[in-house]
This record gives sequence, C-alpha cells and structure tokens, in this order.
Amino acid sequence: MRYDHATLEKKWQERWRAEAPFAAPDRPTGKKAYVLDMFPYPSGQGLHVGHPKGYTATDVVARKRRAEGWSVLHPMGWDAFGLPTENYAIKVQKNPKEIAAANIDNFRRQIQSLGFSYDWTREVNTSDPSYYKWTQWLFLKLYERGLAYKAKAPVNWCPKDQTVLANEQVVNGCCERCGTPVEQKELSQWFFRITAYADRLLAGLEGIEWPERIKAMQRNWIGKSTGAEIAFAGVTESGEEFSVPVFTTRPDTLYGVVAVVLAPEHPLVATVTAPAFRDRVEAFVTEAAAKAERERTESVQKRGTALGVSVRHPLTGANIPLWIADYVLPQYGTGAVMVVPAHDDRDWAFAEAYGFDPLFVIAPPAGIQHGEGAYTGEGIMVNSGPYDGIVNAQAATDIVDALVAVKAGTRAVHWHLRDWLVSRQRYWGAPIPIILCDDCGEVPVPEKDLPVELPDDVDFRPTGESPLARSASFHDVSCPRCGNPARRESDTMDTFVDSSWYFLRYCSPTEDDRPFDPALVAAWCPVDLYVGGAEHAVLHLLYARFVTKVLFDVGALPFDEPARTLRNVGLILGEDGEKMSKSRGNVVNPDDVVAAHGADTFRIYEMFMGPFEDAAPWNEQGIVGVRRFLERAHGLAENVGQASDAALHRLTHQTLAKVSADIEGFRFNTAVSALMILVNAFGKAESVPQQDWETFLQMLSPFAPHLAEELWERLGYDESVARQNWPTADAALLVEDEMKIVVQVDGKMRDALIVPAGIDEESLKGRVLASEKVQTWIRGRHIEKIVVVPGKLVSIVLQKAA
RNA sequence: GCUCCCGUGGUGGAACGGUAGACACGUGCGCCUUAGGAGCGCAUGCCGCAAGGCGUGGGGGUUCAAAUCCCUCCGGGAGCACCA
Repeated sequence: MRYDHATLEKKWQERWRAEAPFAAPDRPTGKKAYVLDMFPYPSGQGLHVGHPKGYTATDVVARKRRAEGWSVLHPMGWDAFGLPTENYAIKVQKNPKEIAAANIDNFRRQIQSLGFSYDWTREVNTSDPSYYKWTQWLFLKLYERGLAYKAKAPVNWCPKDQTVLANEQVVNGCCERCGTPVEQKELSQWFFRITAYADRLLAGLEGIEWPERIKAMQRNWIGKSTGAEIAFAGVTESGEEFSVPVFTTRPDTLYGVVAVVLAPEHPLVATVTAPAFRDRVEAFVTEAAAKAERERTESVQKRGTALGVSVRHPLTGANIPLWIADYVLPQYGTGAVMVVPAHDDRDWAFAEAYGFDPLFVIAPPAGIQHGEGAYTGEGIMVNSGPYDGIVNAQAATDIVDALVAVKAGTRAVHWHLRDWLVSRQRYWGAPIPIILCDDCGEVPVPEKDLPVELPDDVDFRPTGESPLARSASFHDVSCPRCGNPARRESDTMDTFVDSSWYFLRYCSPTEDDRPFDPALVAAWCPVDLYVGGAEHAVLHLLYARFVTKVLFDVGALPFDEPARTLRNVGLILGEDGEKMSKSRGNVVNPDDVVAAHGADTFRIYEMFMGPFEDAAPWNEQGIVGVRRFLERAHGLAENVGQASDAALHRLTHQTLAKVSADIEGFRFNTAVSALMILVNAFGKAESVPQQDWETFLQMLSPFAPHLAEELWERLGYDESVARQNWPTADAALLVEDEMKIVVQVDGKMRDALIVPAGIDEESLKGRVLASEKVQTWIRGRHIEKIVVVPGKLVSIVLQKAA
C-alpha cells in the first residue's frame, strides 16, 4: 500500500474538524497545561514556514500532555488589527474588515492543513467587536486607576505611516514597521503609565522561567539606575541664585568633578548664561536642535560650549564651570551631568576636547596605569578630602550621607523605561473609549455603551489625523455626563494593547458581559508554556506582563505574570542562509511543502532541522530524509506480528525514555533521531512485534499525528491513538545486562570490552589487563595507576618512560 | 565601544569532562526495475596498502581523560549603544 499523504491527511483532518477531539474542557480536572503560541498577524502573504516550527513544538507538547492525562488548553487566534492590513486595504480600496477576514480564512486553512490539535472552538479575533469591546474595557480600567492619561509630550512620529509610535516600536531611530526615520513631535497623546510598574516588572523576572536573553533585554529596557541627585548651586552675573540638579550613579567620584554640563535644551540655559556668551550659546543650541537625535547620539565627539557662569561644589565649595554639550540628553535623568573625566569615558572625551585636566579620585589597583583614559573600576579613594583611604563603594554611601546632611543631595533612582504611548492616528484599531466634552472634559464611555464600534462610512486614507475624526456618525455624540454635544476621541489603540491580554480571553472566549470568567481564568492561567519569536522581547512580552500586573491589582486575576515558561523559536532562513524575503526570492510556501511532502513530513522536518531555539536554513533536500523515514514506518505496518523480540523490546523502551525526556527538554531534533533509529531497527527485523509497534505509534503521534492515527486504526482499534495513555519506559529494560567498557592507555582509546553489567572492579581490571590489545600497549612499562569509571571505561596511566 | 552567545565532516547537526562525528542530507559503489526515482544494500572526517597517526577556529593551561573547564587571540551572530 502506498503512503498517500494527501488522502490520509485529508481524512484525519476532516474527522478532527467534525469531532473536535481536542476541544479543552470548560475547566481543567486534575493537572492542567495551558500551551500557547504567540498568535499570528494574518498578513496577506499567508503563513511563513517559520510559523509551523513553533506551532509544531507546542503541538507535540500539548499532545503528550493530553496522553499523560492532563487537561490541556491549546488555542489559536488572530492578531488582526494593524497597519499592514489597513495599508493594503487602502491600496485596493476595500474595507480593512474584508481584507482581514480573507487573510484570517487563509491562515486558518493553512494552519489546519498541518493537523495541529488546536481547540478551534475558542478562536479569537482582536478586530472583532466582541473582542475589542474588552480591549476598550481594559483601557477604562487603566483610566479609572490613573494609569491611562492624555498628555502633551514630545513623541515619535512616523511620517510614512502618519501615526505616532511607542518607544518600543522605534528601532535605531526608525519605524519598526516600515523603516522610515522617526521624527520628534510635540503632540497630545494617550499614554499607559507603565513606568509606575517599573520596579515590579524588574522584580517579576526573577520568578519566571524565561530565556536569560529575554530577561536581560527587559532589564536593560527598564534600565534601573541607582545613584544620587546632587544640587550644584550658582549665581548668575546679574546676581540671581540658581541650582542645577544633577543625577549621577557615581557619587563616589564627586571630588573629581571638573565641570557641570547641561543638555542644550535645558531650561536653565536661557536664564543663567552670561550675556557675553549668549550669541555663541544660542548658535550652539540651534545647531544641536537641528540635528536629529540619532545623529547627535551616534557621534563619538563630545561637543559643547561654556555658559560663562560657575556653580559651587556642594562639599568643597570650589568653583566649577557650567557648560552645555550635545552628549547630554534632556530626557534622561535631570538633563544635566557632573563631568568626571578621570572615571567616565564620555567625560574623558569631553575634557580632552576642551582642555580640562582629569582629576583622579579612585586609585586603580596595582598594575593598572592611570592617565591613558578614564578608570571606571573599583578602588581606594584619593584626593577626596575626608574620604581618602576607603573603598569607593563605601565612599559613595558616605558622600551621599554628607550631601543629605547639608541638603545638597538625595538618593535617587532613575529608569530608562518611559510610559507606553498607545494612541494611533489610524483607522484599523480599537477606538479609544473616551468622549471629549467642552464642559466635562475627558469622559470615559460608560461600560454599558461598549463596544465603541468602528464606523464603516470613512475614508481610510491616513492624513496625520485619525480617519475616524472625519466620520460624523462616529464622532458626534452627546456627553454621557452632561448630555451636551460632544466629540469622541478619534484615535485608535496600538495593536499591542489588543495582544496584551488575549491569552485571558481564550479561557472563556464567548463571555459577553465581561472580558473573561475569573474562575476559568484562575483555573487555566497563567500560561504554562508560551512559544514565540524573540523579536517581542521588549514589545508584546513587556506589555503583557504590565497588563497582567494591572489586572492583578484590579483584583481580576490571582496571578501577576502571564506565562511561567517561555521558549523562543529560532528563525527559519532561506536555502541561501539569508532571511526569507520576496526580494531575495528565497521564500518557501508552506502550501507547496504540504502538497509535495505532506503535513507530517513538514512537521517532523522542522523539528529535525536542529536545536529548536537556533536559526536554521531551509533545505529542500533534507526534507526527503524525513519523508523516507515516514515511508519506512508506513511500510512496516504490513509486517507487524505477534512474535516478541527482546532486543527490539529493549530498544523500544530506551527510545521511549529518550523521546519522553527530549520532548520535555525541547530537544525535538534528537527525539526524532531516536525514532528514526527505532524504525531502522524495526526494518531489519523479521517482523515488528505488535506491542513495540504500538508504543512506537504512540511516540510518533505527537510528531506525525495523521500517519500515526492511520496506522493505529489499521491495527483494528476504534479509539484514536491520541487518546491512549502515554506509555512509561520500563526501568528494568533501560539497564543492559552487558556493557561496553572502553579501555584507555595514557588517555588514548586502545580497546573496548563487553563485560557483564554487575562486574566488580577487581575482575574488571583483570579482564582489561588480560586483553591482548592492552598488553601490546603496556608491555615493558610500569603502570602508575588505573582509573575505573563504573559502567564506562578503564583508564591505565603508565609511568613516564625514562 | 560594551555585554552575552556561538565556531565540530562536503551540508544540517549528535556527544552527563569518558569510544568525536549519532541521526539525516549529499556523494561513491552495488542491487531491484522495461525504465525512473523521493526504492533497497554497503561505504563515506583526513593521511596511510596496513599497523597506525592526525583531527572539534589558532595558541597555551588544568586533568588519568577536554568539543566540553580556565586564559588568550582570531572569526561569526545577537543585544545594548552617549542610561550620566
């Protein structure tokens, strides 16, 4: 019988569609596993071969868990709002709704063609009013708690997409979506106060099993700096007193300050600059303003100019010149720094350019020379008055204490994280549920009026203002508070708001009068295993953590981290080793792979490519080997018999132990390899013992569910192989009666002996020394020692020849 | 520039400090076949007829034993990049 993957896979997929055997129970009974993929953005291009790599991994785990008797929630849905769909809709002059629906249908068809065991009864779509109603509810919850606010602030503006962007969505100064350089604009926008959660977002990383790399990126993004805010007081030429607050993480270097430098944008610049310096300073400020932030921050040169005024050192009273320089950024810290060239690389460069002498206040450890650059390490204090002779860490504490005592400083913490800008001047997103009333100001839309639905009567083209602002039917409303005519907020929300809570919706996807059933969420969540790409490290994964913590505080959730374990799926590259892209012409279409080789082959190939987390190039040749493996397995079904075979039985159980452990450890490549070895052994046997064959099919079923079901059915069983209990490896069979002992002489392998498993050390040594081969290597030499590693090897060390 | 990760056959990759190269691709030879192959068998790190020697980016070290641990250099990737 031929292995006709197309017919066979169609048969099983139809059955799964009709019978929904993978629907999760309403609530878990016993152990539960919530196994989640990052839901896809249903783009017009269709599924990428990279998607099924993560989906297959979660499917293998989900199927194994079910076989182990756990309640499993394994859902799929669509992150359907967003720019690419909207832009395409504008291009073809259709409503984005239609485009999104078509894309979703295509994605669903493609994903279902791969036989994943999703619970399709729980599908969610973020662009559906029944979903975004609750995204709007989430906005209101944040608003109620003062965590959503509108403010005028300098924001990132993408001139191509005609919308503002969150900091997380600006990569190297460019729009994350389209690559256009981002401009700074002063605009009134909606923000989520994620900064209020900075410390908890940092602390929470300790308790979750996420890749260190992702945690490091989040830590870095949150960017906690501990130090001091120090006031440097001064007097202008006209006699007015002023004070410059400076943030530093190195108060220990305070005695090494040679200048204080402000950002060119600092408000004090206008009021303290000495009249004689004004022209030069103004020219410098204008020039700095003209430069894009990128240009300014990329230069290694530290350019600046003096303001012609001094400030006093808070502890020594010494006069310290006040400057401005382009390397000081207005948004970070206090927008002012103390310049310590001896112990900071940037300050060193600045001092070199303008002739300040470095003043060393920390003696480097012996052997390290001063003078060739800044010394940023630890050491003993020097040139620091009363602090000389103590270690710098202690000096940092003592100096801040002294500053506090004279009211010239305080301990301070600064964060890199900034509030999440969530407004978008675009159509295809969830409308922000706020009404703007001339009398009452901002009025939240009452919950009973949700959802605020997207109007259809609009011109979608972006103009820099939300297209919603041009729909009279949308924006003309009466104020819910006073009843007077008012206007709806016309911006929509960042799509990352939609995806920040979707994993909660899967627990009770049809709830109509609340976002989720708290009891069901408490029963299923948090997510036990979350799989997706690393590109979301400081986007979705940070936002989801933030929102989870907010909902925890609201009392809606009994946990405050969304996912216990996170795994990153490695990229699949084109055959040329480059990222797949249309322009390179190296894109592999999953539909073609399924048609040519079958879904099971596709799934196993992606698992077999290499370590799950590594990037790996596609190889059309390589897929053939997997296909052959399944062909062979298929062929073996005709040779299943009742006779038993001790060696095959043992190998089957050894394979079972390995495959089980490898799935747990995400080592799918070696699990597949073990299955191949077993099939090769079955192929060499007279006939395949039915008992071992069944065990094999059970192990195969998470990887190649269609073929496994088919061959299981051929054994005459009515019940699906997916419903069988995951077998347990027989420990007795994992231990061999005989073992191979490697013999090394002076570290080189010289022989290998087969000995009984229970052999004692003395007899083993005897057997080893009796070996002919070993004798030829030790003849005429004295043995210094013999190292015995039980069950592994014997290492003979000879005395050095004279 | 800083931080982290990684360098193993022609290729993707295996290898609790203990037989380096599992498994698979490719290649070679042979077989089945009218023929073809995404079929079957055997071989396949390098040098060597063999015995044996050499081999995990280069150099050094620790160890009875190093792909694995330490130092250093080279190469590649990722993240951060004036975070005061």
